[in-house]
Amino acid sequence: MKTRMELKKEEKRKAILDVAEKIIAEKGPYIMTMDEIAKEADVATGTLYLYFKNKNSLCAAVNASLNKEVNVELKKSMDPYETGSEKVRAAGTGIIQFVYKNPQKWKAGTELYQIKFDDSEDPNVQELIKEDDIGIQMIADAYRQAIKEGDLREDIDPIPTAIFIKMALTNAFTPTTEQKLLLELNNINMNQYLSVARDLIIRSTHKTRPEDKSVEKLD
Amino acid sequence: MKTRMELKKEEKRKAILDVAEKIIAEKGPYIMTMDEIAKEADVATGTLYLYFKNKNSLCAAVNASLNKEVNVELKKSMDPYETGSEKVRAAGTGIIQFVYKNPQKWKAGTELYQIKFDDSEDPNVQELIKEDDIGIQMIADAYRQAIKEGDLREDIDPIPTAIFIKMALTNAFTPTTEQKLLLELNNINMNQYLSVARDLIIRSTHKTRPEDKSVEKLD
Amino acid sequence: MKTRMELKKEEKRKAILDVAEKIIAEKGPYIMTMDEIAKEADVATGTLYLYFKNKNSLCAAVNASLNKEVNVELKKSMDPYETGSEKVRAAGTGIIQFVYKNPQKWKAGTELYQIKFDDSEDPNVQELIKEDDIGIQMIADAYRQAIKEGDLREDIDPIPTAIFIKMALTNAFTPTTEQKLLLELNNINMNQYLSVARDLIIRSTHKTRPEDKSVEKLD
Amino acid sequence: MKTRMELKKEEKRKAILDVAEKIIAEKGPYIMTMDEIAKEADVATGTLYLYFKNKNSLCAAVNASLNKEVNVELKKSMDPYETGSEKVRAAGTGIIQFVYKNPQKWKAGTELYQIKFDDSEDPNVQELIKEDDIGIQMIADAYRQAIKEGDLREDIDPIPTAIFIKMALTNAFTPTTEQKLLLELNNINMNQYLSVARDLIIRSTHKTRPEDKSVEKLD
DNA sequence: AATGAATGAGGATTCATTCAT
DNA sequence: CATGAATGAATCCTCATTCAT
Repeated sequence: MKTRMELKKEEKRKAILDVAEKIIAEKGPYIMTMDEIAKEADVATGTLYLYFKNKNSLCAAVNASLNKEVNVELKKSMDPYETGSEKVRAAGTGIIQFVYKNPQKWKAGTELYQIKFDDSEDPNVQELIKEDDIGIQMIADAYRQAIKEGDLREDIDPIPTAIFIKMALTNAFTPTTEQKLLLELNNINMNQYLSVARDLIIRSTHKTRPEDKSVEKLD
Repeated sequence: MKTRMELKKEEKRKAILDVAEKIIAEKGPYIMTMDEIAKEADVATGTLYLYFKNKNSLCAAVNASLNKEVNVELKKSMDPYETGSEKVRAAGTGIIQFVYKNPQKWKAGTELYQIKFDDSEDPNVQELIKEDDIGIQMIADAYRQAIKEGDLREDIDPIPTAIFIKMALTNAFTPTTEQKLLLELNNINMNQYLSVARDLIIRSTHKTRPEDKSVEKLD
Repeated sequence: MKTRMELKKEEKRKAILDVAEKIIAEKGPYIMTMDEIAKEADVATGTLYLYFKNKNSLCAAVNASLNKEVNVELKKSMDPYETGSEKVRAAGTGIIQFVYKNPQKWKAGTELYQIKFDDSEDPNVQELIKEDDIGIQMIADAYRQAIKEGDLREDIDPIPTAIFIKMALTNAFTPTTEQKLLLELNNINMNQYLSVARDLIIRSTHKTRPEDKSVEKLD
Repeated sequence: MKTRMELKKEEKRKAILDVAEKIIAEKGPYIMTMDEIAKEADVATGTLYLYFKNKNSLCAAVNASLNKEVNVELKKSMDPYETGSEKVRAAGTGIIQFVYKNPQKWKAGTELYQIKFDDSEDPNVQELIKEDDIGIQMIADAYRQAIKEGDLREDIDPIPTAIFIKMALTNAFTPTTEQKLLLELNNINMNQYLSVARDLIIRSTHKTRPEDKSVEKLD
């Protein structure tokens, strides 16, 4: 059991991460400054360095935390189902729901794609990779099961498919400024675009055309 | 007709863009410095500002130029074909070929997603958007034709589909550090991943399962 | 007699000075750039350096030219009068009229007080001093005559008085931003201020109280 | 009560201002660089920006501080006197004394006239205006009292008169390079000039000719 | 553990001046 | 004479990180 002290530490760390996540979502990790985080988190600048060895590591921690939350949601969505096919669909739905419930978190997640996490000694980077892999494995497992159950094409390679699909979802749900301009230019609203994207992603792995009704309407 | 002077200016502008593109591909636009560009392009720092009003605009120009090159390749790939379905396939193949022939350019393109091009007065930003849209329209046109010819599902919305597909291709072909680590972790090599990605993208819009043979082998 | 060529040179020099004067009046000599002058004067940057050896010298030339114009006006105002006292008054009136007719020139003149003209080798600096002195001597002569004629206090030292009065006029007629704010803060309009200033300046040298009517109303 | 830390901060701020004031007096605010201030004040460049948001604001702070010091001296000079007329005279004497005791400060004050303090949000600019107004009000009050007591012409408008007189004093006591050259050219030494200037200023507002003895000899 | 003042290298941008054409 | 592209030193300001208290 953790001492009160340790709990407090944990809480402060969490508070810092929350603030950083918010700022990253707002303006991206490059523009975010350490002073800004400190001020909003109501701690001294130096304190940040008691919890994170540098800015890059802090960003890795934010990213890891986001991945963990997505994984929890993913698990919650998939667990109730039995068949692989259902689990696959539930995975997509789970992520979509996560995006809709936590747009800021999702935005932060994509903004963080800019950062190179190459310090493989850093525990936060390791944590990030670990969580990332957990999510991928959950999806890949569902694919494997679905293939075995004959509901998905046999030639699907579970891991790279999971990686690609997760990436596609991630990027579909937080379009870049450029993409937004293109959509505007062509008079397409965001929901229309997202609906198309979801559809395409689902189709890409399924054997038969999915019933559109099986995925709930976006807001 | 252009004077010798103007030609020379054009060349120098191109030289600067080439250097910038290379550096962006290597380390991303944020880490790239103006002094670095100047030194590698063998001009004075101030000279850069004769050709580009600021760093952001220079990046927009690099991006616009990349888009233009992709569009040229895209057109070259699609033009020989008659049917929409063939054109759609050719579009994918064209982009894939571009990526394989110009990995640096492709890398630069994805790194540039980090930058916010929000100065809509900037001619380079306008050019960027314009080229972006040209590419999207080419692909969307192919979709429209294929739908009319009955080779693609009728419920496909050409523009958002084109936007999504282009994004998916872009991101598939330049995986983030994180994605690379995940692939490594799971003993999957890059070509395997790319092949899967291409496959999924193609499937997402097609009515029937495409013959795998119809797409030439990667590298 | 000057050749056509020389005339043209003279004209171009004048054109450059006019542009510089305008810009100096608008934003001061420090903010004015050589490129700006060249562009507005419709010549190449390098051309400026055919006429003026550097920016400082160009500013000196503008200043000299302004002084010369003031001197012409001063002479025109004073010449018609016979007595020293009248000439003194006419000097003040002359300057005031110059200010009202050429606010831009006057503004430029005060902005130029910021610059240190310490290159005594520079012909334009020499010209500037010369013209400055001509003006001072005209006013000082009038003081001398007025004293001799018993209309001004005998203890007035003509040269320093002339210098001081000219400075006081100069500064009174182009208040600094700070002074303007103070006037605003105290609900005093500019004309009211200028009227007071003129009054004080006149009183400072006169034996008897001047009739206010003797100086024409400010617009 | 202020903590030790706050006191120290106050001192460092003062130290920076002192250095800046000295450099401004020596070469003017435009030529002064932030790095120069930092080096002479023995702090890092970045430290300057902990105390002042930018160079313009730092200059405003120097100016405000100078105004405050002048006001203190002004008050000390005027307070001992009872009548308005005496106070008016004391104001002039006070300023003159300030100039003689603090030539560097005075010089800095006039050099700062070059700068446009137009950021009215800046607290230092606000402070500057406030102090400026305090000084003007002190002098204007003395004028009002003197008029009421019948010692000054009734038609004197206190505020604009105070503004003009303060300006005239300021400029008289820090002649421009140009004025110095003119004085030299005419073999007039600085003290002679200043004495004349002071005399003229006093005369400009007084009903009767002032006894020359009433103002103490300069240095 | 916590603070927050201090650091200083580094980056974008400007602009007077030059010089090849 | 005229051009205007090119120069590059100089300047302001930022911000991740450190360290004395």
